[in-house]
Amino acid sequence: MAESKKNSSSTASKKKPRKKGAYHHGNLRRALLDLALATVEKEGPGGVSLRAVARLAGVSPAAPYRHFAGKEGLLAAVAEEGFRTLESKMRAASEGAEGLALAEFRAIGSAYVRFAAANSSHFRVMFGPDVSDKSTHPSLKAAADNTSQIIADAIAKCQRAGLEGADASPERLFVAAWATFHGLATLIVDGQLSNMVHSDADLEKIGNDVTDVIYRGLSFSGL
Amino acid sequence: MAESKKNSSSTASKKKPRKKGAYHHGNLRRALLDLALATVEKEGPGGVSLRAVARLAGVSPAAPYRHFAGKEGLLAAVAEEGFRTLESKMRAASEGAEGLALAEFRAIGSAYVRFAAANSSHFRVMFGPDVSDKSTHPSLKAAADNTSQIIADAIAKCQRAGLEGADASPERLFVAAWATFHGLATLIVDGQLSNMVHSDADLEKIGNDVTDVIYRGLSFSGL
DNA sequence: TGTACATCAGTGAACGCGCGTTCACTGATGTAC
DNA sequence: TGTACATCAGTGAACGCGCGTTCACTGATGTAC
Repeated sequence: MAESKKNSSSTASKKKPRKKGAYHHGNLRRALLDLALATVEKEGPGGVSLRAVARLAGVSPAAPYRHFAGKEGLLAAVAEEGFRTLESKMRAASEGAEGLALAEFRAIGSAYVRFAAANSSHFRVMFGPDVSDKSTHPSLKAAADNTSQIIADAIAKCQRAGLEGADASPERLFVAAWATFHGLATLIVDGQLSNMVHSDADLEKIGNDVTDVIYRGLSFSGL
Repeated sequence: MAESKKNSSSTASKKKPRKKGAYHHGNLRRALLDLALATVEKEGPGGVSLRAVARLAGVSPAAPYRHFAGKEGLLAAVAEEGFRTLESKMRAASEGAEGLALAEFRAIGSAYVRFAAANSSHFRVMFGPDVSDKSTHPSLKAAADNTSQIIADAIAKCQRAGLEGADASPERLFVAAWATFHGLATLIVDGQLSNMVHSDADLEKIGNDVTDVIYRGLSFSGL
């Protein structure tokens, strides 16, 4: 459930090795993103302050303004990064299903839930109220739209595969599916299942259970 | 989707009519709760400040301390009120189903989603990160537990009614069901379905769709 | 290879602000006699 | 019915704090010649 730290210093030193304590940080942008995520993990998205993040990075309060348009810019960048990661995970999962519509759908849902569990800080910023007005951040909006399009596409594919029925509009199926994935993800991220999920295996199992229910619900509901 | 204001002044004047501009407010506690809810509606739970709420109530910054143990106490009270309301709505819905296990389950899910849409501010505080540590607020914890117990009971009843199967534990069904209800509720409250839900009728329809999917998914999944 | 210089990423002090909470206090209320 | 008094719900000033953002600045970097 913890946010991984894969990006922080390795990426920084890959391009240009720099001395410690140098005037220039080397990769302040990435460091600020990582520290923001760490703060979200500890205190929630509301606990993020630009000054505190700068302090943690060992940098003056004004330094972040070289990389982000203020506090909301930082959070928007975190959210955007999250959407991009989620998108690529879902695409990968979808491709692993070898073109079978329902299997694809299942894989996508499972990836969504796994992403939330493994990147809970990203997830909370992505869907939290702190960058709610996505229209002020066009590239964030685009990333979010791309992501939800994947689910919509998977549903449409199921329908094309001959599973559609009388009163089933793609939108309504989309909502049903998304609500389920998102609901489970939210419960996990908020720790409300902590008494039921103790290991990654438990997580996988619950994810599969829930995906199965919605999967069968869709298959049998006359679609 | 707006929070109702049924409580504010009518309740205040019911017990004891008081002059306007009186030194004593009359029902400051209720007024503070309502103003907190109004603030949540406008700016989200993070936007609530004790001073601002007091200001809106026309009262000094210290006055709220007569009624709540600080800011978190106010938010905890809001959350608790929400859980109590939700609980009673779900009970009422459940009783309307005349004892039929699956119908009861369906009614409860629908009530959950309708509550979220009609009381979005309560909902956001109830499940937001601002009063996350429920253990410091025992009566809040109790109210929350009572509420989720209703869903668990409904599931258990479905199982007793002969719908259980090989590998279906009550916990896992509970999670699947709750995730779905909660997911839809969350999407609605966060306004992420605003392009699909334009009226109460739409809302009702989507709620039923989703409940149907999970309902059939549970019935047919070999339980 | 050496040097002048433009560019860039940082500094650190300062601004005004609203916040949560505390304190000693005072005005209103209602009850006991 | 009238009055003394305890209780309660407010006041308003003050505290220390951390915040987001701005500003003129300076040290490091890398490129053109």
